[in-house]
Amino acid sequence: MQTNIGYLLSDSGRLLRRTFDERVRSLGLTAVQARLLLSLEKFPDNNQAFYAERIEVEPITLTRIVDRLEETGWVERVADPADRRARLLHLTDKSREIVEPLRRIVDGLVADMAEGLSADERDTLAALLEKVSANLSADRSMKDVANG
Amino acid sequence: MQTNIGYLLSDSGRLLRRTFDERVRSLGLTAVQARLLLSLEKFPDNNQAFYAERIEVEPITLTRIVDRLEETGWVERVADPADRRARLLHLTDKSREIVEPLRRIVDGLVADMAEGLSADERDTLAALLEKVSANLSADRSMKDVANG
DNA sequence: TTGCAATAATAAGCCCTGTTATTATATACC
DNA sequence: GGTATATAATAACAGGGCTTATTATTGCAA
Repeated sequence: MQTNIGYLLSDSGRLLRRTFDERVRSLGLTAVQARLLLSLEKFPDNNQAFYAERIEVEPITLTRIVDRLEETGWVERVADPADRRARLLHLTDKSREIVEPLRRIVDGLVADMAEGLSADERDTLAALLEKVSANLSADRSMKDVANG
Repeated sequence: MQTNIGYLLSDSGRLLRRTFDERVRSLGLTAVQARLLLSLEKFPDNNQAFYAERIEVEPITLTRIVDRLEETGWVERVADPADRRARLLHLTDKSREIVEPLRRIVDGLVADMAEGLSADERDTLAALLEKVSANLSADRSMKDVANG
């Protein structure tokens, strides 16, 4: 087959990410910044390590994302009264206003990508992707065991 | 639904890319470097603009990828006799040896990700992903029209 | 033939990401 | 109480990506 399943998944995933990136850019955000803000709204008042885990980046990466968001007033770091090592993250008034438009972008994107697919087809796609994810995750955790 | 189709596609795509990256790293290559070498072998003797298009990065990005690959002797730039602006890219003896292992990695990865899926399920997944890709591509080209 | 738009490659500047290492603090165990 | 281990955040360094702008060169068109 010309376009195999691996390239297809890789390409459609990239296409989705790129489209998301373009759309949130209209709000002045990058993709990962948008993901962090959504996560901040859904699970408020946690430390940076928590959000790094949520949005699946390394802690150091999150540090720099937060650096930039703090500079431009989208989030604030607050000392954790219970752990002097940690900083809790908070939305600001500025960013609280943007969460709603952000969610509309997410919903719109999912609607657009799945246009023309029946409910059954969506379910099938979801199930197959879950299976693929499980296969790939299994590989990775096997490797973790081998290394540690 | 908890895990919607957008997150699933995004996650499985990222997982696939990350796994690919880890496996080719065993050959001393990054993911995008590996993709370029495979492309170089399949469509030899073209200029940088051509390969940028093939692996879907901007020309400036390809420039720097080639910078690093040239430094470590994986590719070489050759002046194009027909166009003094352009440089053609060539595999080297060193990189020609690695194309075969690289292809085995690609095949192995696709096999692993699709493990446990029947032939029918693979076809279904491919068809649905093609549909999703088409939807997303349509959105992007619409935007291009609007902007240009 | 001149003059201008398109093309090939690259530079500068920014953001995202990871690996490895460091500092400060917390916690668990002896 | 004191030591060892783990955790939170960050720094340094490197690869990769994009947007915008610049320099050569090409090719078409007046």
